[in-house]
Amino acid sequence: MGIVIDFREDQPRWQQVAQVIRERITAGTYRPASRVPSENDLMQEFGIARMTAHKVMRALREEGAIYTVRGMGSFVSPPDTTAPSEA
Amino acid sequence: MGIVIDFREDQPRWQQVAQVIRERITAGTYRPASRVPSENDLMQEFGIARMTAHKVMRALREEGAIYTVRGMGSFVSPPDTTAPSEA
DNA sequence: AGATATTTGTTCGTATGTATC
DNA sequence: GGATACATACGAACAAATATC
Repeated sequence: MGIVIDFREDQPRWQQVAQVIRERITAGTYRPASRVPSENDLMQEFGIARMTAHKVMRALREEGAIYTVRGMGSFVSPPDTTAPSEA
Repeated sequence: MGIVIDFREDQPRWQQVAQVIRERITAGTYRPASRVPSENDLMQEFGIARMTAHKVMRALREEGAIYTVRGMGSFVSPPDTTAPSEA
């Protein structure tokens, strides 16, 4: 149960976990509109406290990677439609 | 968002913030049994760290100005009923 | 309708480490 | 060495929204 991450000491845990989630979104492991792990999930998988997990999600939310609905969970944000990528 | 206090250097920040809160209680800005700003509020309003905000509240609590309930917040203490003010 | 479980939001309590004065 | 101040991190408790039974 849970990766046993040996956290580096030169960077906060919440940043390291956020980076892992970020990469999973980029890699497509977590797809748009699908749910990402709950704070409880992160606690178990990474062996961190809930407030630390909360901080991870807040960071990802503030950078627009996910959106959150209380009582439901967090979800991968849809692709950016404001950018002129598809003409 | 937040007063921009230019903290004096001759006195600890936590004491200066405590004094501000103290004065607001005296002035009636914060009334008995009503909630005073959370530690998070103080962080934002005064631009201080949470541990510093915590120190502020602890000082006010120890002098009886407020009481605290974990998970709820801190509240202005009721008027002192032990003193023989109203006969 | 009611109870329960899950999930996020928010609050305080505490400890540790680092840096500065 | 002690006091101040910051960030990090864990724990605990209360609250609200959602979903399910």
